[in-house]
Amino acid sequence: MAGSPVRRRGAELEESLLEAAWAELREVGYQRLTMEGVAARASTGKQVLYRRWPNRAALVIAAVRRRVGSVETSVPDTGDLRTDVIMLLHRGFAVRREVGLDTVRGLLAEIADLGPDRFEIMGSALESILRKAAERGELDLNRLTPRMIRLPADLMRHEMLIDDEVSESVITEIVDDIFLPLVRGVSALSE
Amino acid sequence: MAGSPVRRRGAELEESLLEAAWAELREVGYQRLTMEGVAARASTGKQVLYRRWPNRAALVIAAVRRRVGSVETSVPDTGDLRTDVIMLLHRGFAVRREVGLDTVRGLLAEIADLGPDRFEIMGSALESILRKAAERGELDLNRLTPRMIRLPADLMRHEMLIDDEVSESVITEIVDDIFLPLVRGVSALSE
Amino acid sequence: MAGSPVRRRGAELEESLLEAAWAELREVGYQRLTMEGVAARASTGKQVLYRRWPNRAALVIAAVRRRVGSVETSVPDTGDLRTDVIMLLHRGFAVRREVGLDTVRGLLAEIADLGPDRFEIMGSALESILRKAAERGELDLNRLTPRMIRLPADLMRHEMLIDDEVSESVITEIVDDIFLPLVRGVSALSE
Amino acid sequence: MAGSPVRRRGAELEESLLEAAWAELREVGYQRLTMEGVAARASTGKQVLYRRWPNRAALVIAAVRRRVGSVETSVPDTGDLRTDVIMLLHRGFAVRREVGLDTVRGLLAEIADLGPDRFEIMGSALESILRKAAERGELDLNRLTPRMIRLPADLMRHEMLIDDEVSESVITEIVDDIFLPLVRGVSALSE
DNA sequence: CCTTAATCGAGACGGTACGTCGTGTCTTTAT
DNA sequence: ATAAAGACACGACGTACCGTCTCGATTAAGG
Repeated sequence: MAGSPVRRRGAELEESLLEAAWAELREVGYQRLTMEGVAARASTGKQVLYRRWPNRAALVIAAVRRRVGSVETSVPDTGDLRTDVIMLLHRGFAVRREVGLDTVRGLLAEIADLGPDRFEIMGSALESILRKAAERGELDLNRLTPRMIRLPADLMRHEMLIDDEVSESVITEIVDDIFLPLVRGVSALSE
Repeated sequence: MAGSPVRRRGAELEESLLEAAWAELREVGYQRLTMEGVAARASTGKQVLYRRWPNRAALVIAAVRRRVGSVETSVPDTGDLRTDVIMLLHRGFAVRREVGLDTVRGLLAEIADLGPDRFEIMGSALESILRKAAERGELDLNRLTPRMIRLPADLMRHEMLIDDEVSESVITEIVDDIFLPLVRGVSALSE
Repeated sequence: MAGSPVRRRGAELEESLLEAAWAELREVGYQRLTMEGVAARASTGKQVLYRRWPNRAALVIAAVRRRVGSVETSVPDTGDLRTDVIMLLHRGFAVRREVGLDTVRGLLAEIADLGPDRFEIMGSALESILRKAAERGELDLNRLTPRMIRLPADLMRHEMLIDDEVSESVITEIVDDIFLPLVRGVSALSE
Repeated sequence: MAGSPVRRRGAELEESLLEAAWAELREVGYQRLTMEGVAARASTGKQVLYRRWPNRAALVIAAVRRRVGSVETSVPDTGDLRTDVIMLLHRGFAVRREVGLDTVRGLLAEIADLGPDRFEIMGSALESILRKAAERGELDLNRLTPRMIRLPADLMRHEMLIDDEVSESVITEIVDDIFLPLVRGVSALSE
């Protein structure tokens, strides 16, 4: 009888693989996710995985990207600097929370170079947020160094690597106690 | 000749084990350090390791602690806030560099909770530095929130987790472009 | 307080050790009996065992001997050849049963040479049984070769190595269908 | 050249494994044969062994069977009872000698139930030898009990378990002093 | 429409490391 | 001096995954 309920191929198969990888990630966590486990869950062979991704980390990154890739697109633009930054940090944490701390740390440990781009998403988003604020006259962009600009991103990233949970108040502290006072202080100095 | 026919025990043996672990760490890195490798290098059995440390991470932490434990003791106290903070960050990086980025990341990934204390060394050192600066009248400690106080520590830690190398200029940026302007801005506001 | 309920020594201690060994034998069988297990049960150190017996087999033999040593002494002498032989075989099996098949096989496997004496107990007992029968005129001992004399012993030993249980009927078969017909046949030939 | 870069599989690999096991048996004996040793000699992993045989004993049995399986086939049929039985016992010992005493004892100790069949090879061979002798009129099979029929097998097996060497004379004693006198005595009784 | 090449599902393979158990020796502490 | 306790060097256990490789079955595409 039947036996094979249709053999999957190409994109359809790839979907299943990434879905299986994601499910494993959820169930056993990154540390105990294995290629064999993913293959078994997707009821296929390991070769099918290795044909697409050279190792565990690459597979997991692909699985993560598929799952959260669509979230991060837009840059907040509410017309208010504070609100924009807070929203951005919120979104950053939403992604990190979805992915899970152990996965982030595992990938960080395993692939040495997660790609500068990967880390600079929040950084460049901040840049455009600040540029718009400068256009609105909220601050003087020329007085801010790159490090000042990406300060909220760096602090947020730090929090997300150290703690599993990043509370509401942490975000407002970063913005209200650190970032805005600094930016305003620097702007105020010239006046 | 003696030397090897003598069966080592207790503290003497433990020294050898940690030394072997440290040597492995240097040679093959954290990811490829194995209990078997360490045992072999110390020319003993795995049981001797497992009797003392339940897993790779615990062993490595012990090896690291033995190696860098003595470095971190004193808190800089030069009479100048800026110098003190810069020295502190330098020392922090000296430790991280000695340990190696892959080890730090590996431990971070493997033990979830590296202990709040472990992370708070720089934080509490900063606190005493700032207290002394306040006593000298360089700033008003009451206007600084805990997050402001540990800001250099957080940023430094962030850098040390992201990049293998933390250049001189990164440290001065953190201090001169971020921390001091913020602290002075906050103090200035009241005057 | 107390702590140590009197430290045992010499013969008293040895008793405890052999008792512990025997208990282990009963509980886990020969294959899974370990020096550590025996030492732990006797709540002493392994050295105490090794000081007395060089290995597991020697210890077990001692434990077995202590337990069954007293059984095997007397040679049956009822005045009837058939009854004597049957009683002898019964006693032989009583010992084997007490010791257990796995222990016998284990010792056989482990010490290669269990000592010819060990095997010859039944053989020499048979010899004296037959001598007495010859004196009574039941048979002519001169017509029997050594192998004929120890035939019941060999067959019984064979059974006891092959099967855990040796039934009543097996013993009577050996005696009534094999041994006695042979002996009488040989004796009858001359008449 | 070539040779090793080819990855062996299935039957071909199994051959190598059993050959390696047999070689180990020859070199170090049963007691010191290890799964690791066999795997190393066959230059493969332990898993490959465990995939086929659950333990040492099963592996060794397979190795032994492969080596001696072809020997034992034919039942002697020379037309003379005495010659047939002697030949059978010789063949039995040839197998035991090939296998080695420590292996036989080791297996006996380790697997409790070596299979009744395994022991009954000689027994059933004897049966057919005697049947043919009866057909020739050399004896009356109806007067022989099963135990009488397998008597030479039992005695031979006994010898082979007790002594490493079974001399020529032992075999002739079994046949000429025990078995034939018994059989002829029993047959003669009726005449 | 049927061959042909690619890929799938499955799992064996050679290999490394795991964490545990037991051996027989050695050392320490306390009778 | 020896008991009790347990550490030590060593070897093997049986398991888990790694990344590669083979195998037959099944598609999809091209002649």
